[in-house]
Amino acid sequence: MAEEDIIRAKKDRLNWFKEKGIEPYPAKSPKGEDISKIIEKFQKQGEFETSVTGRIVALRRMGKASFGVVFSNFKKIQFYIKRDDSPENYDIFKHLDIGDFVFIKGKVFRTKTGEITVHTYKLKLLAKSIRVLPEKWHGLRDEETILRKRYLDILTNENSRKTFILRSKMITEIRKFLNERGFFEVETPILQNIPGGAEAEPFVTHHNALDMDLYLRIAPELYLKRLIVGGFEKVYEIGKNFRNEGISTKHNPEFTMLELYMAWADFEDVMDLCEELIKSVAEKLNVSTIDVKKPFKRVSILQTLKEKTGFDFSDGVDLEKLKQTAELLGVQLDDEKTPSKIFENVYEQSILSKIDEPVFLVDFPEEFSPLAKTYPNKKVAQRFELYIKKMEIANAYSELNEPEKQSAHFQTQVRKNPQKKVDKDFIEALEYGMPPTGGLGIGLDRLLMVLLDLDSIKDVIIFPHLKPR
RNA sequence: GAGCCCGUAGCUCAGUCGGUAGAGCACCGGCCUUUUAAGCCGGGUGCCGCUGGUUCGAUUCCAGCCGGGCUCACCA
Repeated sequence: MAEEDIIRAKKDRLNWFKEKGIEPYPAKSPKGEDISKIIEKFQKQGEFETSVTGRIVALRRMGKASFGVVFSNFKKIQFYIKRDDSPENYDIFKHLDIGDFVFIKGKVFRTKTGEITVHTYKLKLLAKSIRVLPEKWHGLRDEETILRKRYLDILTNENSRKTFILRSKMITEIRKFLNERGFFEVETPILQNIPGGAEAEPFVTHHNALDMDLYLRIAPELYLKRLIVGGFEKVYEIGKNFRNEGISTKHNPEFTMLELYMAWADFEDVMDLCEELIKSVAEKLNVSTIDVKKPFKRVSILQTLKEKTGFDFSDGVDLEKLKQTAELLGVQLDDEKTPSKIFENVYEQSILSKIDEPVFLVDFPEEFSPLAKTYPNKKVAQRFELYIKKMEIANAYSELNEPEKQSAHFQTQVRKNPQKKVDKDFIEALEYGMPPTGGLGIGLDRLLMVLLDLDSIKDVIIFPHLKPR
C-alpha cells in the first residue's frame, strides 16, 4: 500500500471519530500518571488503578483482546484491552493507529509473561496521527532524514535524545557554576551596527523602518566588555553567534558560545577558571572523556617553535621567517595564505597534531591577537586557546584595556580589510576606563562534542543548517 | 568552493554483469480473549533523487544537476 493510501486509511478512521461526534483533537486533556512512577508504584504495592496519557507506539491485535504500548516522557508501558470489558471502548480501540495520542484508564497488573500492563477500561483519543512513524525495530537511520526531521529522530533514537538532554544539562551546569561564583548573566545585541570581537564574515540583514543594514553578531565580546566598564565585574552570556562561512563537521553558521569577563583577573586566572569549569561540567554529566584528575597541559607555542627551529617570534612576526619555520617543520601550505593562517597551520601541524588530551596553547603573537594585552616589552599576547582532540574549544585573553592601543589595532585591521569598521563607541568606552580584565569564550557545541565523543557538530545541534530540499 | 562516496516502497535494507524490481516492519482483508520484533492465511505499495545521452531497451552504463556524508579550503 502506498503512503498516500495509508494516510487515506488513517483519515478514514479519523472521520469515524468525527461522525460519532467524538472530537479527535480535543483541547482539554486528562492528566495521566507518570509512567516510571506507575512502574515503581506497582513494584512496591502491586495492582492499583491508574491513568496514562501517551502516544501509541505498538499494537498487537488479537481479535477480541489486544495489547498495545503507550509512550510518554520517553517511557513505555504496555496496555491490555478486552472487548468483553466494554464493547464501546473496543470499538474506539479498533479505530486507533500507531502514532495516536490516547488517554487510558485502567488497573495495573502483571501479565503471565511478566510484563507490567494497564488493563484498560476507559479509552479516549487525544490526538490523531495520519502519518507512518519510522519502523519500530531499526528506527530512523538515514542521516539526512535524521537531521531534517529531528522530531522523528528524537522520538525513535534514544542516543540522539540523550545527546540533547545532556546538552541542556551541560548548559544548566555551566550557568550554575558561573552563578555560584558571582557571575551575572546578560543578553547583548545580536543585531549589530559594527560586527566585532572576532575575525569572521558576518551575515547582513536589513532594518526596514530605519532603512539600514545590520549585521548578525559574530561575537558578543565588545558589548560584554562595555559592561565591565559599566561596573559589572563578572559577566557572561550564553548565546548564538553567526558566521557567514563554510559548513563542516566542526562548523555551523550559527553556533552557541559562552563568553565571560571578569575584572581583576588576567588570562591565567581565566585559564584556571576554564579548566575548573570544564572538569566540573564533565563530572556533572558523568562522562569519562575528560580526565578530571589530571591537570590540563600548558604548552607555549613560541617557545616550542624556538626549540624546534631556532626562530623566535616574540618580538614580532616576520613573514619570511614564518615561511621558513613552516618549511623546517614540514608543514604543508597549499596556496597563498595570510600570516595568521600560516601561523595557525604551523602550530596545528607541528604541535597539536599528536595531542588528543586537553591542552592550553599559550603565547600567541600580538599581531594575531588584536583584542589582547601583551607581556611588558614583548610582542606576545597574554592569550590561550584550549584544544581538545585537536579542536579549538576555548579562546581567552588578558583583555586589552588601553584605548590608544586598541584603536591602533582596529585601524590596522581596517587597513588590511577596508570592509571593516572601527567601533569608535567601544574605544570611547575604554577611554572611560576598564579595569584589568580576563575574558574567555567557549564554543559550547564543540565542548559537547568533546564531552560526548561525537564527531560532527550536526550531532549536537538539534536543528543544524541544511540546504532546502 | 574542490575531491571522493552515497541516494531503490512511509521506515530498515536486498537486487538488477542493461530486458522497468524484492524482503521485513508498517498498511489492507480474514482468523485469533495474556501478546510482546505476537502468530497464521491472503493482498504488494515504487517517476529505483532529477534531467539528458548511449542503446532495440537504462533503475543499472555515461554526463550534468539536486540533496546528504566524509576529506580539504574559509573559519571557531
